[in-house]
Amino acid sequence: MTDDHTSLPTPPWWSSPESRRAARDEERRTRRQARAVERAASRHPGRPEAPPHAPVTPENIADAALRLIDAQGVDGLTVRALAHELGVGTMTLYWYVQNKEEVLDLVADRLFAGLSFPAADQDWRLSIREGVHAVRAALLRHARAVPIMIGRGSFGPNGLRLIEESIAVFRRAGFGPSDAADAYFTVSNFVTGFCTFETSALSVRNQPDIDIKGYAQLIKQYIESLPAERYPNLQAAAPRIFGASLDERFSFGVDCLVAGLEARLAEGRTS
Amino acid sequence: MTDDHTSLPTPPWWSSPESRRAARDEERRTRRQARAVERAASRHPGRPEAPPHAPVTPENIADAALRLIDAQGVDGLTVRALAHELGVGTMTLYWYVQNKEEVLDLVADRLFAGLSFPAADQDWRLSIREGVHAVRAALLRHARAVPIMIGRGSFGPNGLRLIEESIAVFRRAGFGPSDAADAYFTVSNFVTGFCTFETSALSVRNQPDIDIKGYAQLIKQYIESLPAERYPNLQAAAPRIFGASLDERFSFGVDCLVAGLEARLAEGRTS
DNA sequence: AAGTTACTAGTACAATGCACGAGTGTCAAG
DNA sequence: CTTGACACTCGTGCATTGTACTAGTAACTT
Repeated sequence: MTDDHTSLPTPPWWSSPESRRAARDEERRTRRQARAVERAASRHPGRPEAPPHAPVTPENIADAALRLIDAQGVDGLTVRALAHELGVGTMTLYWYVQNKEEVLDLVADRLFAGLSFPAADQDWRLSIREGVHAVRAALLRHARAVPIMIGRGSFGPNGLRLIEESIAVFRRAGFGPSDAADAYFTVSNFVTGFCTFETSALSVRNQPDIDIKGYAQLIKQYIESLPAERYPNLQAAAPRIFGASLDERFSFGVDCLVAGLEARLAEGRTS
Repeated sequence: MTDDHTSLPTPPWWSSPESRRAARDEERRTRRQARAVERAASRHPGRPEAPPHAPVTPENIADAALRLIDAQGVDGLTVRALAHELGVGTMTLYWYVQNKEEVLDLVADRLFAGLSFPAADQDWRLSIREGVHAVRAALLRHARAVPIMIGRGSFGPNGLRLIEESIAVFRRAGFGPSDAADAYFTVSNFVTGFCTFETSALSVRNQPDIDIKGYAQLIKQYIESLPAERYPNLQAAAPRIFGASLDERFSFGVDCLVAGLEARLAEGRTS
């Protein structure tokens, strides 16, 4: 696994200006991350120092956090609970992480672990379609964690790799550097927007006993209870909006975007 | 103003199953909202009962909340601060609102107050373009409140009106009921996704001293500090992604979507 | 006169993020 | 062998949060 956190520089937004401990602790953290990984690797027995818990690596922190979120929702991710899940004391966590914000950043990036855009020599439209469907599947796998990733963005190793690869696909398709960037962003924004709505039942409205379809059903009933003379078009579209499969609607949007990009490519103006 | 909350039914997700007070309080609230508005209208002097504060209507609550959010970010919106801003005691607020969640719902809908999709007899592509640009402008006006609206959705009077009108535009353009619904959703998801990213500097990362461009600059520097051999395409695209105007990139996405929808319309398959 | 309604607000409580500082054991230098 | 720096752990405590509970007051109805 080459995509680890230790080989990346620290994002500038991690150091908040009001904490002067940040700089000092910063040095510690970068070193300890390397140590933690190395210690996990060289786990030779005979060392009596080995604590009973797994090493507290960024990946393990994110995975533990995701376990809590999947089970109890975003509110279930407290510092205390996370430390307990990792098998360490509450404040121990603050040795590995500057604050809770950093935990959320780790989670946001961890969502995209293992994903990659197929940059093979196939049709770029197929690559994009496959890629975004995989991204959506990954997000739905941890539906309740989606709002954490949204807005925050994932600029960790996994997120960056995904951006890199998708831009590569667009470049290979014939888009110029600028248009490739814009194309990536347009697709990305659509996907995040779609998945945000799609998972809002489980994430924002924190209702564990309801699934995505159940929430859509709830909205549909609400729409149908509205005064018909005021929202005629909305009511006519209600069965489609909140009744039909979300997969179909996602495909509609993706196809629409790809078609639009294709038209732009055909026009030849690929700055 | 016909688009008030009192003339709409109560969304089903407002009544959480574990609170049995909900049903009883529900009756109260619907009535008191009407009363509050009416009292605000018939403010004839001589009534000694008039308290020194403005009436606590849903609109005033949302506006006060938005004032706090604009000034101090999402974290600044506490129940205590909101009550103080409205000039009432802390717990008084709970007479007008079931819980903080409901305040957030009010805020989410209030963002779209005054907006409307021009359903005139002009080109539908122009209507859509104008509409989404207006929506984006409205969201940027309260950039730090955007994540509240995201995911939660706004199914209050303002949000519903916007959905209704935009679907109407698509229907008039020739889309069938199903495709019109899908078209609305695709566009909507893109816009929310875009604005989410765009405002993340001010909302998620809570940095009041930095504006949107400053945050993009920050990310750009971070990207450029990455190992070049690992992210060649990303670095080549960095000046465009995080340097250029966001207005241009928004237009790119909108144009792309409109082109894709147009292609679908031209094909004639408008179920 | 008495009760109901509409509304206000103080107190109290559990849960939260996290600052602080006092502890561990390990290892290198003196 | 001693000493002290270092890497790491964690219990206690505090300020802040949402909100349940309770006790009110003034106007209106009966």
